[in-house]
Amino acid sequence: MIKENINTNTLNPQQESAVKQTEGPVIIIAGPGSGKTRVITERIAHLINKGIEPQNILALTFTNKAANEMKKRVYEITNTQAAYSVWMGTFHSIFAKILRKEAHILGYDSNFTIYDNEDSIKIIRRIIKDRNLDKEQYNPKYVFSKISIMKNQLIDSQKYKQNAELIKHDQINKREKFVELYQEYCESCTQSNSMDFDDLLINTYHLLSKNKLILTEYQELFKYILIDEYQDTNKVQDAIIQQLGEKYQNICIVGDDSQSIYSFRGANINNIFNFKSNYQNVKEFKLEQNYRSTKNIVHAANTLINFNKQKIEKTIFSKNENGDPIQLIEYYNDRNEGDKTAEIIYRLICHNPNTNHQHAILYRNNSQSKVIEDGLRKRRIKYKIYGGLSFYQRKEIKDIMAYFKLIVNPDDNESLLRIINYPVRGIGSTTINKLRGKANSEKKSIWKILSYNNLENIQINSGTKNKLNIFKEILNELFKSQNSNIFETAELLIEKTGIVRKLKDNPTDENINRLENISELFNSVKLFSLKKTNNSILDFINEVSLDETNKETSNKSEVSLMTIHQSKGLEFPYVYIVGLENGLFPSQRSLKIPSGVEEERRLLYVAITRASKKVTLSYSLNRFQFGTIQQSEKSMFIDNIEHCLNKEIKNEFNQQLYFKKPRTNKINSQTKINPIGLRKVTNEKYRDSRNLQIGMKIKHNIFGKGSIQKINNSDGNQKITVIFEEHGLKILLTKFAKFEIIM
DNA sequence: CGGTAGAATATTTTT
DNA sequence: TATTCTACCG
Repeated sequence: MIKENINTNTLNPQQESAVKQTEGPVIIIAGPGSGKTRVITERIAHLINKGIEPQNILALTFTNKAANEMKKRVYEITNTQAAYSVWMGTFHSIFAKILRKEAHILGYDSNFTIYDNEDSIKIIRRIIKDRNLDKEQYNPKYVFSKISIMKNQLIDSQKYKQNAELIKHDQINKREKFVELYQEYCESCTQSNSMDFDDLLINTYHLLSKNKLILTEYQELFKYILIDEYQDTNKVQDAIIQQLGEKYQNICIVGDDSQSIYSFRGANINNIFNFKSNYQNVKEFKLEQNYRSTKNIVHAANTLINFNKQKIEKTIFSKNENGDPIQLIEYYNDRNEGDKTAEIIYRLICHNPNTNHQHAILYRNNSQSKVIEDGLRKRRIKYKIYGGLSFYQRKEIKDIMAYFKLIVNPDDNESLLRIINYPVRGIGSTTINKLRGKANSEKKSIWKILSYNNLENIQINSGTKNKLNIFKEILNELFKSQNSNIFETAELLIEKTGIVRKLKDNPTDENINRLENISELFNSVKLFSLKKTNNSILDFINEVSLDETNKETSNKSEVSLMTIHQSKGLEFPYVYIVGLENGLFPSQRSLKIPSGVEEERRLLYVAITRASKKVTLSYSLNRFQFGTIQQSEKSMFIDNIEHCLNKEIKNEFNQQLYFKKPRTNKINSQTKINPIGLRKVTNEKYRDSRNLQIGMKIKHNIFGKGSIQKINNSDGNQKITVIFEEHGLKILLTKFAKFEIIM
């Protein structure tokens, strides 16, 4: 991966005036490869050099990674440590910081938990299940994304109820309960003293709109505001910027409407279109020179994007050489496509060893990577896949993080439910539902029910109460240690819960992998604990919840594989865009949404403009998808740029590839089945009521006839050792085994 | 309560 | 195909 690289040391006239125009509202339309990052960092540096206090500057970015890189660059330009005092980060991380400080005003405790999407969907799934609603009409993922979109448009459940159009729409679609789910979900979050990602935005909005004093305080603090990637902001984000910038109007937005590709998560391209009419005396700057790509690439990109009706007029141009034309290749099927793409790269790498990193293969869907990987692996080409599950989204990591979250905020029901029976301690769904019911009816958190009520008014048998008490004791010990060093707390956690021990006891490949991940987590906890300041558990959770900085950039030379969304902001000499087929790119779903195709076209625009030297496009006539082979036709976008292309057809039927079974790179991921008699023992007391005696003859439903040799009641779970006539010696748990006494 | 088999389902993704 | 969820049985 090569970072944006500007050829000249001086700014061009447009760039320079964009940097120098520090006062008043400014819009910078920055085409691909136009030196956008440079302009932003120079601008911040310029403000600091002019004497503006760094802490009076707010700079919002799309990712934390971008923020960190920019901080470093500003530091390098200004050469003063003060550069790090600039408020630079994502909307979410900056606002979380503010909300922790002001939480009490909104009725939260400052130790509130931040829920990620997985948490949110789990909560919604539970609500839907409690209400016994039809899964067809109420798909948890769908409900969540709709709630998210509503929140981002500042439509809360009350406003939703009053909106006749929305209600009518739900009735037509038989989703009239949606608004209730919406409300219950929000209540559930507040009840848990938790915010989801959207809440971080809307709560900031409410904080500022309901409190004049606070609004003024932050308006005074953030005298200069700068926002990157404005085309991908949503309505709340736009509204907050208006609130904060109202007084001084020193708002500088940077973006490119042609690169708006996140509408599916609420981004509103109109924010950038309407900026000029929302403010007075807006100074507009267009960065139209592309320093990155060849003339041919820029021309193709321009040709393509001109098919979109909705856009800000601009002429992107390049002064670089013409370069190669855009290559288009037709393949017989997706396996051929993957294989031959790898072949093309292989040939180039043979000529120029260690240039893997100059190549990137971009696709629409993650699932497309598999066939490409096969082709690369076959030729032993080193590659790296971006995306997939991030470290902190792994189950075992989230489980441990749930303990941490609970230590800081015991009211966090979601985290409690996640680990109340992890590791398995015999607390099942019946008990959990009883606790949840009680918590709901008393409007208290589950932890409060567990700790204050002492389980007196709940119908739970004494065995289960014991188990709950064990759980309570573990947590209470962890609470006591919460002010000590986070690493010590982590060690205590492992010791008390036995998480690691249980994994070690059952060392399947999967569990070994989990143990490795846990030890990696412990490494970062250890490192974190060595920090001098801000090294509390809450700080750690904060960093993990909002920071995906764990995407290691290796210095090995590897071919990059990623979705186009992930390629945003990156640059590579050679870019291969695969799977240009209708229904895949543009996606099936986009065809049904108005303006959906325009967004897909912008997506291809982003993909093409990642390349500096050469773009290779390809499509397949047949594609293996969802377990079947489907015929496909070339993408409509290919027609858009017809005359920019150099076409090639490689669609011969390659039998060898066609019939080859796809390789899976998973090693024995199935969990091993425990042989009968070695089942894990729960600590609930159980004894067969039939008064078993040594020497009794029994008949088992599977093993047949046998006689009892030994009876063991020692750990509460009655076990019997039996010699069967046909099957030999077995140890059975009488709780589970099906048998009758015959003598 | 816990594990397993078999059914259901299937963009893009950062926070 | 691959993953995730549910229902069932010991």
